[in-house]
Amino acid sequence: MTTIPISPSAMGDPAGDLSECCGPTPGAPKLQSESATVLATKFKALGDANRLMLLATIASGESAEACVCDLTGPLNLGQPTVSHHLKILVDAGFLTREKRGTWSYYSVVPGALSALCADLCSESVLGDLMRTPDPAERNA
Amino acid sequence: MTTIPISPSAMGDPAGDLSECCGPTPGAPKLQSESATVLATKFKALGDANRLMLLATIASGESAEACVCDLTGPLNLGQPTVSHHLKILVDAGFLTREKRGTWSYYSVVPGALSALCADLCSESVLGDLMRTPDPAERNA
DNA sequence: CTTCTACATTGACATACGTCGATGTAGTAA
DNA sequence: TTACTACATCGACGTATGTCAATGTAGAAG
Repeated sequence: MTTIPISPSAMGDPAGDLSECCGPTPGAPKLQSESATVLATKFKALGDANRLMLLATIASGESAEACVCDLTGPLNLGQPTVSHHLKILVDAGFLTREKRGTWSYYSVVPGALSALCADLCSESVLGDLMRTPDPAERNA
Repeated sequence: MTTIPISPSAMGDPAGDLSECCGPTPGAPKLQSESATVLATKFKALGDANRLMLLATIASGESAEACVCDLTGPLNLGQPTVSHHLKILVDAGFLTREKRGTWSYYSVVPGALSALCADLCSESVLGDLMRTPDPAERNA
């Protein structure tokens, strides 16, 4: 690796007066990269229109469960593709799989999405993004 | 295109007794693909650890704004990469850009994330996934 | 046993994504 | 003007992602 980060606070600026760009100097990111990776994985699982429709379709059932053959038709996707997306949603914690006989029934994990929102609210500084229901509050 | 969807309800099953797989028959997905695409775009913008840390870093400033040179150092990313991620976050509606002099100051859009969660709650059937105690008292 | 069904997994492909170096574009300062 | 700074954009590269045809696996029915 020959990547040398720019490191603005370590550049020997010839004149100390014009380097006023960085004022408060946030420094190291408050959100640890480990937590960010976990969060990003969940968001990435939701970052596909077909997966969102899979979630919606499964949740639309009265028992909030569906097998694969229920999902290939409405989404107009092949069976391997649906299985792939379902696996991603299961790995992300949004769905659970239960085999009954020959069929695999997928059901939604009740608090998964709200927990994700709660994580977004509580994850250190990102919580500041969540308050202020209307954009007319923070004058400070 | 030679893709022929399996169409479970249209398969001529030789015996009508073992095709009990599809019970409630969710049918067409309740979440329209248009809304799903918009939602997926926003989730996709959040589906990267570096972009989440960019959001957190910007929000950590007392004025909730930062210029690019503030962000290349802490995230250990090149300046073009940071600009690219910031553009994605701006396009998704999570950040705004304001040019003051030579610098571009990025600030968070106050209600963007909570609006995304609200969309998740209200988007047709996906709201059933959210009915857990905490974060929103969304009355009808 | 064999055969069928429902689903998972594999392999392959095209596309999208993340990253960086190089270059372009404003703005500031002399 | 020239020179420098902060940032955006372009081009390229490697990798990840979405999709499907083909194949594998496990249960049910005969």
